[in-house]
Formats: sequence, C-alpha cells, structure tokens
Amino acid sequence: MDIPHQCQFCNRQANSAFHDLSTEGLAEISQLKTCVSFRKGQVIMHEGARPQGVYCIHNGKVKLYTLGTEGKEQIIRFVTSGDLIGYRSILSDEPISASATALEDTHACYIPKSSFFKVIQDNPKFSLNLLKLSCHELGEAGKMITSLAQKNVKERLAEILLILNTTFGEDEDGYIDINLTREEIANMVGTATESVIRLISELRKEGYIRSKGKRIALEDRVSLRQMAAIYE
Amino acid sequence: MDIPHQCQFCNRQANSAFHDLSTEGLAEISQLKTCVSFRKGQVIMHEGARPQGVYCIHNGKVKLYTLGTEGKEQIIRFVTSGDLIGYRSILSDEPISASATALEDTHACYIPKSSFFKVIQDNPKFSLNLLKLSCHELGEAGKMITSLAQKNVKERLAEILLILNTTFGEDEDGYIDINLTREEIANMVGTATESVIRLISELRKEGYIRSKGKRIALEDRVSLRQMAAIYE
DNA sequence: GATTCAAAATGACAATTATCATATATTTGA
DNA sequence: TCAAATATATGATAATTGTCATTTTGAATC
Repeated sequence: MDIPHQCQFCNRQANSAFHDLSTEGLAEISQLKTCVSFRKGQVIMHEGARPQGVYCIHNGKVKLYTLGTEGKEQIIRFVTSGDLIGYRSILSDEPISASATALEDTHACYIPKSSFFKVIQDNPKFSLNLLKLSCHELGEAGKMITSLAQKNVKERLAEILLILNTTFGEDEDGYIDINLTREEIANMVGTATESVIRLISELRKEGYIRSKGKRIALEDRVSLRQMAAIYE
Repeated sequence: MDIPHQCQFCNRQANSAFHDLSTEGLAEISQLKTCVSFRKGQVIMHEGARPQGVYCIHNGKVKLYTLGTEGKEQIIRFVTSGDLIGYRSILSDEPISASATALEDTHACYIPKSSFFKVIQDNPKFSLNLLKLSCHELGEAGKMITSLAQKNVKERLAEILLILNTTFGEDEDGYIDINLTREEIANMVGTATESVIRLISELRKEGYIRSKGKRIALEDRVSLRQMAAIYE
C-alpha cells in the first residue's frame, strides 16, 4: 500500500479533519509529513508519553485504550482511515491519555508537532474542524459514560455490536469487518471475557446474531437497537 | 450578586477560556452578552435542544447530566465560575448532549451563537483555548469511562469524593463545599442510591471520612486515593 | 417550636456479574 | 498439514450490587 506523497491527491482527505483545507494548506502538510507503517499488534502510542506529532491514518484499524487497575485494557474507541491519533494530547498539552495499538497492518502519515501547530495557525478552518471534531467526540464520550453507568452488560454488548457494525461495515458474508477477540469486545463493554462469551451465545440462540469463530454478523438490528435502548 | 457589565473588569475571566483575549476582544463580548440568573433547581439547558448561545458561569454551581433509561440521571460533570455551558453542542452542530441544572442560585452571561462564532473567528487565541479545553475534557471523559468500566462501586465513590473535594473545596468546618443528595452522588458514581448510602456509612466507620447530614468531609485523603486506585 | 416532607439509614432478599476450573474449538506458525 | 498455542465455550460457585420495605433522621416552612 502506497500513500500518495502529496496530501492534495490523498483520497482519505475527504473524510478527515483536513477536508476543507486550501490547496496551499495541503501542499504545506505534504512537505512536512512523513509516511510510517505499523504491523498488526504494534503499539503506536503509549499512555503517559509525550507525543511529538500526530498520525493521520491512511488505512488500517487502530484501537485506543487506557490501562485500568491491574493492567486491564479499557477500549475507548477505534480509529480508522482519515482519523487522527495524538491530537488531543498535543493540544491540551497533557500526556497521552490512551494508548494506541494497530489491530491490523496500518499505514499512516506522521505530522510533527510544530508543523501541526503551524497548519492550525495558518488555517482557521482547520482549527475549527478540529474543534468540531473534539466536541463531537466529547458528546460520544458522554454517551459511553451513561451507557456504562446505567445499562446492564447485555444492553451494552448489543450497543457495542451495533457500533462496530456501523464503524467497520460488513464483509461479503455479512460479518462485521473487524477482527476482535472476545476479550477485546469485553474490554469495550467493560465486563469479563466470560460474560461476553456467554452473552454472545445467548444472542445467537435468540436469533439476534450469528457467529462463526471470532466473526459476528447481526441478524436482527431492530431488536438489537431496542435491547440496547437506543432510540435515536 | 452583580455581574460587571464589561468583561474587561470581570474577575472570572482569569480562569475562563477568555483568559488571554485582547482588551478589544473582551469589549466585543461585553457588547454582545446579556446577564441571566437561575434559581436553585432551575434547568438551564435541556438535553436534545438546540442552544442558541453559550452561558459563561459567573458564580454558582451547575450539574451536567444525561438521562439514561427510565429517566435516571447520569451526572457527567460539574460546571462552576468561569466555565462555559453549551459550547460543545454549538461547535459540533449537534443537539445538546447533556442537560444542565443549577445546584444553587447561579448568575451567568449569555453569549448568542452568532456572537460566539464571531469571537472565535476574530480571535485565533480564543479558538485555540477552546480547542485545548475540549481536548482536556476529552481526556477527563476517558478517565471516567475507564473508572466506570473497571472499578467497583466503593473505588468509584472514593474517587468521586476526591474529585468533589478538589472541584468545590471545603467550608470552614472542612466539609466539601457542595450540597448534593446521596441520590446525586449515586448518579455520578453510576450506582443505586442505597449503595452509596451504605458505602458512605462504611467509609465513615472505617475512619476515612466524617459526615453530618448531607455534608461530607474527607479525613484520610491518602488512603482514599489508594482505595480509588489513583496513582497520579 | 411543631409539623410536614424529603432524605438517609438499614435489613432482607434477589438479580447480576465475576471468578475459577475445565473442556472444546479455532488459529497460527513451523 | 499438524502440533502448539490461543481463544472460545460452559458449568459451578462466589462476590457484588440492586431492589423493595421500613425506620430514623434531618431540613424546611409556617
């Protein structure tokens, strides 16, 4: 997988925070960025570190997670094409709050801190886009907080499965197009791995989903939405 | 309580997002803002609504909360002097994600949407401050997610008590200077009211806190921090 | 200061979820 | 392709937390 050397010609631009940057702005980033690759399982950023730049994901899938007591992962969200990693930490001038690990081979562009700030200063529109982005994510985080606090494990699992389905889409057989272990799903839902396994079996027996090995496909989205108490 | 008519002379400015705005910028806001008051218990913003402006709190205390299944409140965070309400929704162009209710009589300045955007456009520094603010809050939200997902109720209660103590300070008798019911504390911790009551009694018997009616004072912060598994 | 209402406290019990043990299945890599 | 490693599945049991009922306390209002 090759990344275009010039951001102007990058097809990921359309759904990134860079989407309405001027041609000059994009050319500026092109000159400052470098291309990097990560193998599946490789750690991209470490919780607590001070990042020296941001990554713009070109392709691949990344999980963001914090480490709780006894080193248990809590997956906060996923990052994929066009998304940024590390901008929160750089902008708030705080250590990285969540580690990032590649879930599959991932290609990204690295933009050094100073260049990133330069683009922000020179392009008020980009700055506003980032602001919109972080505000949107704040809203999402609030929803996650309410779910964790008020829903039971089965409701949260149903919710997460729906989120995974919309975030990653489906493969040709209808399975959610992301390769996660039951443990990782548990680390999103905030529960024990065994509980997730049990409840996935339950959902399968009840006909809401089907599964084959690690792969899961949603069969009855309407009921899952009801179960998850999502009324949007 | 009177609010200065001119933001230039407002002593809340120092610890607000407006802190390094130019005198002209502040004068601009002064002209555009209006002063408003809310009585204890009054709803300032309703979840789902489309706000037409932001509030800058002058004095008073406000809770932000989402309504979960069966109308149960989940308190996301508190807002006090110098803090903004509604900016997230306006910037991400989404409905309000959390309702806001005054916990005591509160005075605030109301800045209409259009004026707010004008100030953002005219003052890149202010825009950057907002960006920093929202990124900081994103980090805090991530911590809250990990706590809810991985800590048990007692650990979360200890954590919340410590947060309340630093956010609101102490009165002359050492009690945390905020008037919350046990139900509201439960709505932060994400548990049943009875559980909070029981655990507060437990913490009292164990000598970590003392309490008199609704009021709570921390006696052994070091142990509470250990209990909450906060190692910062 | 008495009355009234709301909140806190406590007990008994039920439901949910976690933990540990072990069996089975699926990947992964040589 | 087979063996080894890892992940999934399931049962038994324990721990945690929630729910409902009732009593006690505290706060607010007249």
